[in-house]
Formats: sequence, C-alpha cells, structure tokens
Amino acid sequence: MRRTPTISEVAKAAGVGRATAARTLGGYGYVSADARDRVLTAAQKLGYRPNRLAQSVSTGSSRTIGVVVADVSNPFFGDAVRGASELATAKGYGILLMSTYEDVENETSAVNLLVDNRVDGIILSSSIRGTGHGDILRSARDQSIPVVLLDRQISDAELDTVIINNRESVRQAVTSLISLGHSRIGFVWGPPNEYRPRWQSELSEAAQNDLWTDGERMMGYLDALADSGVELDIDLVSMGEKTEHHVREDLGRMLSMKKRPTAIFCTETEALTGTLAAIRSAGLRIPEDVSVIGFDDSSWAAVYDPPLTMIKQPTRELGAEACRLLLDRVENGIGPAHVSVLETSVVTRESVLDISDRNSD
Amino acid sequence: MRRTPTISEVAKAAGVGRATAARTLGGYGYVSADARDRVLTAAQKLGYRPNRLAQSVSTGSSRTIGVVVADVSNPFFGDAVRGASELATAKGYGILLMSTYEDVENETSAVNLLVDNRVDGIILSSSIRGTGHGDILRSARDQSIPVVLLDRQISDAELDTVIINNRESVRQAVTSLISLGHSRIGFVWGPPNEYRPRWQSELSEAAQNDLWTDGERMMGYLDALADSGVELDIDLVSMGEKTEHHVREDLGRMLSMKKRPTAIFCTETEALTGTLAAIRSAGLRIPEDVSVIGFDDSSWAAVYDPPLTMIKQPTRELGAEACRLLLDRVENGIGPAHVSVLETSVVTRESVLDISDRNSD
DNA sequence: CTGTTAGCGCGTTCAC
DNA sequence: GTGAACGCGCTAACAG
Repeated sequence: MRRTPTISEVAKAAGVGRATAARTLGGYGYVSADARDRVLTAAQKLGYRPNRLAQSVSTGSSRTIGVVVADVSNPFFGDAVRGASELATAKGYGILLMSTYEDVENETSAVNLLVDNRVDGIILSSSIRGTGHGDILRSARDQSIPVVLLDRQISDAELDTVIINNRESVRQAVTSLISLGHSRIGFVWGPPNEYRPRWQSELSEAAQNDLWTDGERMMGYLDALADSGVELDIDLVSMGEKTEHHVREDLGRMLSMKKRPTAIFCTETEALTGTLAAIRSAGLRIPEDVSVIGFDDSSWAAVYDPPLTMIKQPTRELGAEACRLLLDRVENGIGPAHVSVLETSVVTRESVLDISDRNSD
Repeated sequence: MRRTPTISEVAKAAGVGRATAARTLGGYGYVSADARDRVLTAAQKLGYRPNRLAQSVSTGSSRTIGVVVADVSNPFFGDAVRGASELATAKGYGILLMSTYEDVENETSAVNLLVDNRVDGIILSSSIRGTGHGDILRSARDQSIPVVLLDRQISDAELDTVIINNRESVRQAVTSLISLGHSRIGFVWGPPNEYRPRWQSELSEAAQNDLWTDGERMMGYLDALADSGVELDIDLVSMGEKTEHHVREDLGRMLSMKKRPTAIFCTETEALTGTLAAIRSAGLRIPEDVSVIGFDDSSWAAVYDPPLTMIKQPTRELGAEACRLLLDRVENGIGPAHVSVLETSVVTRESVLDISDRNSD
C-alpha cells in the first residue's frame, strides 16, 4: 500500500524544488503562477495532504485545543463542548476531548495527555473542589499552556474562567416562590454527605467551603430565605449522595412530613427527575399539591405534563465564551485573568402555583 | 518564559547521551539502573514531558483516533462518543472530535482535518444518504486510514460498521401494538420532504432509498402492518421536515381526524417531544386516548406522567464497539469488513393501553 | 549497555 | 522567483 505522499514527492512530480512546493502549498512567500499551477495539479493528482503533526513540531503550534469535562454524555457538557467546538472549528482548530468522570486521577492524566500532544490551550471543567490544582495543572504550567476554567471556579488559581451567576439566579427563583406564598421550600441537592450539617450556620459554612456550583446555588437558596425572613428548616434540604435514587428516598421523607413542603427547587437534572418520580409515587399533583422549579432547561421540560418552570443557562454560549477567551489568550498572549459571568433566565411555565391566598391563617 | 525541555536537555542534565535518555523515557532497549535513575530524576526536575507530535511524525502513528458525529450535544451521540472515548482512553489513545451538523461540507472538512492530523483511524457517523461517499472518504482512503461507520450504514463501501437492528425492533414494537388491538397507528417520522410518497408502493420505495436509520425504522413499521394484515393509511405517517414544530402540526392534523390513531410510534426524541406536546394541546390523555411508544430511552421517559414505554438502544456500547473494531483494524491490519448489529430492548412502562376488548364491533 | 547518526515531514532563512 | 540546507523533537539502527 502506497505511503502517503510528502511535499518533496509533490515537488519532484511538479519538477520544482521542495521549497517552492512548500511555499505554494503553505500559501506564503513568492512563487510564479506557472510553478504554482504545476505544484497544485501535482498535489491534486497524488492526493497530497499536509501533515499537521510535522507542521506542528516545526512551527511549535498544533492548532489544536484540549477540552476536558466530567462527562460528554451529560447534555450540559455536550452542549458546552458543542459551543467550544463550533468556534474552534471555524478558526481551524481541532478539538482533543477527554472526560474525567469526576475522578482526580483521570483528570491528571487527561491534562497530561493534552500537554504531551502540545495543544495550544486547554478548556477545563475541573472536578477538584477548593484548592489543590497545582498538581493537576503543573504540566500545563510548565509548558506554559493557557488554561480556561469552565463552569467550575477555582479559588486560588489566576486563570481565565467562565461561569454563570449561580447564586443570584437561585436567589431570584426562590424569592419568587416566596412571593407566591411558599415558605416551606424543599431544596435538592444540598451539600454532599461528608458535611452533614445540622444547623443553619453549619449549612452555610458547608456551602461556602463547597466552591462548586452546588455550593453557590445553595447559598442563593439561603440568601432568599434570609432576605424574606423565612426560617430555614434544615430537614427540607436533601443531603448525601447525588443520585436520582437517593433523591427519591429523601423526597419521599419530605413529602410525608406533617407540614410537607409546598414547593421544591432542584439544582440539576437528576435532582429533578428524582423529584418528579417521588412526587408521582406519593400520589401528589404538580402544581396543585407541590410546585416545582428545575435548573438547566431541557427539551422535555417544555412537554412535561404540566410543562415545567425552569432556570435556563446559556450552556452552549458557556463553551463558546471559554473558547473565545482561550483563543484570545493563545493568539494575543498574556494579561490579567478574566472571569466571565454569564446570565441565566427563568422560563416560566406551569409547574408553579400561586398560593398566597391560602395563607390567610 | 522557559521553553519546554527536550529530551536532549534531559540527557545533558543527566550526563548521558540522547539515546540513553530516549531509551529510558521511552521504555525500550537496555539501560543501566544507574543511568535510568539519573535520567528519571533529571526529567522530573526539569518537568520534562514527551512531545507526542514529534513521536508521531517519527513513528508514523499518532495514537489518536478521530470521531465525527452529527452533533455532540445530541445525547445519542454524546453517549456514543463516551463509549468510544472510554475505550480509547484506556488504551492510551486520544480522541479528536468533530461535528458535522448534518452538513456534507462540514463532514468533508472534518474528515480532512482528521486525515491531516494523521489520526490512526476514524469513527464516522455520516450524514450522507445512499451512495457518494467516495469524495468524503477519499483522503482517508488515500492515506489508508481505517474507517468504522457508526449508526449509519453506507451501502457501497466495504467498511466496518456498527448499527442496531432498527427494522426488526420497530417491527416487533408495532406488532405488539397491533396485538393489543391497535390498528390505526401513527408513525413519526416518515421519509423526508423530497419524496412525498402518496401510495404504499412509493412509501416503501422511499424508505428503501433512504438507507438511513429512519428508512429502516419505517420499513419495520410497514413490515408489521403487512405481517398482521393491517391496511396502511398513508395519512398516519408524518412526513416533511424533521423538527419538533413540524411534528406538532402534523400530529394536530392526525389527532383531529374523524378516525384518529389510537397509538403513535415515534422514531426519535424530537419526534417524541413533538408528539407529547401535540397530544397535550389536543386535550387527549395517555394512554387512555392515545398510546405512545418512543425510541431511544432517556432518563426523563421513566419519570414522565405517565412513564413512557420506550425502545432502548445500547448507545454507549455502540460507540465502544465501533472503537473496538477500529482499534482492532488499526493494530491487526486488514481483513474482510465486519458489521456488528447490536440488539435493542423494549422497556415497558405505562404509556400503552390494551384496547383489544374495544374492537368488539 | 551506550553514544553517534540518520531519518520522519515540514517551515524557513539565505544566498543564487 | 527559486533551491539548498538547517532545525524542530524524537525514534531507531548501528557500531562500539
């Protein structure tokens, strides 16, 4: 099987020197129209394709960016990757994709693989909480490869970051619930297992330690309650494992309380599906018995029965903005770290009921 | 800013020749324990990272595979990519990802980019129907880069392919509907706009020309009707643009027929969401008024009200199998094209009603 | 066991 | 305008 033709073979076939062939194929320098034609047709005939790897090792730029997310099959990340990919492709960059499945070792080797492939930059949605990114990003830093953080912020690092206004968006949504007469509002998901807070102060501390999106959203919930002077009932926040199964259990408990919540706020898709299942199996109706607000609008929310009111985030734009920041950094070098905060919006549908007239006691 | 250290710098720092450093770092050939240690610590101290690009141009293998799908943000492809990615990562391969958005030009440039990057192989979910892949796959063929087709079969090419048993799975599902007393069964989506068949023969021909999954599924539908001697009503198959919006219109028409369908079969997620919306806005109930079966089980189908009966396909495994075939081809060379047909299963829930006792007329 | 040397495909300078 | 020649970082014979 014939090996792939090189630029020198094209040159020979065209009867010119390598450099001339390289110039016309690379589109730089001077070359006569005659020579250009001969090279082009020769290249065409031989099925010549430039070797980007060789180009990269020669020029030092691979025109490839690395993207590492928790899980491509998660629609949120899928959409973010799409946003980044569209922009990258338009500018002639390739995308090397890695998933971590929230595992630190996976994340480390993902970053290392990208570095070894000499990507021009990395978009990273890290699964590390709090500090301690030094180790993971070390190889990238050593090779001075720019990194943009996506969706998950890191406190210490001076890195470009793209996030949404998690805290504020939840605060607004929960506040609107309160203004509609709801005061017992369930919150799924609260902080992870290990914290197990028992009082407001502990809860708030747990949320703040948790620099993740979840922590931010929880803070928004607490903000809203505090703003409106509604007392927190810690039994109304679901804690522990973040699985649909666990939510169903937790919610089963909540919904069978003597004073059960009149509304539930869900911070993620799985939290929402678990909640819906629990409500249904408790024989309750939405919104007559329980109001529901979810996060991250998905296609099915609009056709659910009843259609679900959701907080919608500009997921694709999140990825696009990350890519924009990254390419800017790649092409225009250094400067102070920039953090983009994108806005969410609430899509009002029919899963929230106004019960303010029921509170005439 | 210090440039990234090369293998010769490591060698010098360790006081050995390049080759020795290369041998220990590359893990091949003989090298004394002493030298090995010195090289390793030197590499460690300098933060050395191998340049895979240089390795690739030298060895001719990039240990990277290309994946091109219609759209990463589509959960189906997201999951398939995950399956492929997991396996590739485990074997030390990187993944270059491209989306086509069902556009032929995009597909061509995607494949070309991958070829130019000298990927070791390509997993392709092509948006081309029928024949005419010659142009798109030409560069890959010229460079003799193996290609595995994913989810969408191509007739002429002798390529490894991974698909599901579309036709048979639909046949079975529709047959079960018939055995429960349904005879007027709506089908979404039928063949695309340009065909506009008006009779059974034309419809069947259109489906067969359409070598895509949709065509196969439509054939399964026709099979089931024929098997059971149920007459086809062509007004019960939705045609034209494959958008949720269009489905709603089409279904609005169907549901207001004098003899409206008692069941609807949906071949894709968007077809399903459109159908659900139409049913709801017609004021009909599932399954009392209309039964529904969807394709490609998603998390929300289980918590819908009522829970939806779905045909489930092994999406992730689809990607994994494609990757398996590809890596086998990459590592063990040639052989006859292999096509893997994966099995679907039906997840029975509560959206289908037995109406066989209603047919006592 | 180790160092020298010749490629791999391509970009690019520098005389002609 | 054009070609010869060197370098990019690395692999892999090949002698020693």
